[in-house]
Amino acid sequence: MEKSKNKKNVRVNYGLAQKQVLANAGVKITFLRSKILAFAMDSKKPFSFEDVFLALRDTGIHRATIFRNLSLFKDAQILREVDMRQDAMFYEIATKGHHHHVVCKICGCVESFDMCGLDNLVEEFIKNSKEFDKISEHSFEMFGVCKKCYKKK
Amino acid sequence: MEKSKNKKNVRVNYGLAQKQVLANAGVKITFLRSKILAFAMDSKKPFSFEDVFLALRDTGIHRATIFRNLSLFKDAQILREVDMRQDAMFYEIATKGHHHHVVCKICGCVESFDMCGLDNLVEEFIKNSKEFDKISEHSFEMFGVCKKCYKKK
DNA sequence: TGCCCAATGCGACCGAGTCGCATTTGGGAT
DNA sequence: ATCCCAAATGCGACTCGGTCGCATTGGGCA
Repeated sequence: MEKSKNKKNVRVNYGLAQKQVLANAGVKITFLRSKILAFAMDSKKPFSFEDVFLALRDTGIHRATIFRNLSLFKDAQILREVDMRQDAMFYEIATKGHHHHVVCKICGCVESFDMCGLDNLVEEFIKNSKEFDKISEHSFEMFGVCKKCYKKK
Repeated sequence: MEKSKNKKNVRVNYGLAQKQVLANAGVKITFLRSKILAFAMDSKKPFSFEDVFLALRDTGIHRATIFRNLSLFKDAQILREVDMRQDAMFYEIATKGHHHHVVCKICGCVESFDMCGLDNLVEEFIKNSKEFDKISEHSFEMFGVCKKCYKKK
C-alpha cells in the first residue's frame, strides 16, 4: 500500500488534530486511523462504512480495517453510532454533545437538533416501570421529507 | 409443500380472525399468510423474520416468502416495523396504537409504554426547523438492563 | 370446473459485518 | 538511528439478513 512518496514524511502526514485525539483516547496512531478520523472530523453529517471506503479508496485500505477502526473508535468514545434506519450503521464524532436527527426519506439529508425535553421523559418512564430501573441509552430519530425534495414533486 | 392432510380442510384452516384482517386490507388470502398473521397476532412482543421462520418451519415455508409477506403486511399497514437495534428488523401488529419500547441489552426482553409528551416535542421541532416542515414518523427506543438480568450479575 | 394471475419455491445474488491467519508497521527500548 | 515485538493491516472466506428472477403452484372468479 502506498502511503507517501517520501518515507520521512509519513509521520507529519498524520495530521495534528487527529494525532491529538487518538493519543488522548489511548489509541495507537497509524496512518489509516488518522485518515479515517480526519474524514470523520470533516464530515458535516453522520457517515457510514461506505462513505469512509469511498473517501479513502486511493489508499487501498481494506474493508475489514475500516470496520475494525470504526468499532475501535466507538469503544474509545471518539465516535458514536447513529441509527439512520438504513441497512448500514452510521457514525459521528462523539464530542458533538447529545442530540438527535431528522432524516429526509428521499435524499437522506440530515438536520440535527437538541431535544431538551427527552431526559425528563426518560426519568418519568423509569418511575413507572416494573421491569427496568436504569436506562443507559436512548435513541430518538424523526423521518420526513425535506422542503427541497417536497418541492421537486 | 404439505399443507394439510385433507384438501377439503385447507380453507377452514385459514383462521377467521386472520381472514378478516387480510380481506379488510385488500390482501389475497393464502394458507401461509394466515399462518404468519396468526403468529403475529399471538406474539406478545415484537418479532423478527427468524421468529416466524422457526414457528412455521414445519410448513416448509421458504425464507423469501416470509420476507415478502412481512414487507407486504407492512405496506398494507397490518404490521409496523420496530427498530430493536438488533441486526434484523422486528415487527408488531399495527393496530396496537402508537407506543414505544425499552429493550434489555442482555436478554432482549421488551417493555412497551406510551410517551404522551413526544408529539409535543415533534411539534416544537417543526416550528424551529429550517429544512423540514412535516414529519411522517418518529422512533423513540430506550435501552438498558432489566431488573432480572441486573440481579444475575 | 377450468382458467389466469398472483403467490410460492428455489437458488443465486448482494451488502454489511466478522474472523483467523499471514504480513507489515508503529513506537518504545537499546 | 536501529531493533524488535505487539498491534495493525491485508486478505479472503464466511455468516447472516434481505432481494430478485424465473419456474411452478394454487386462489378465487367466470
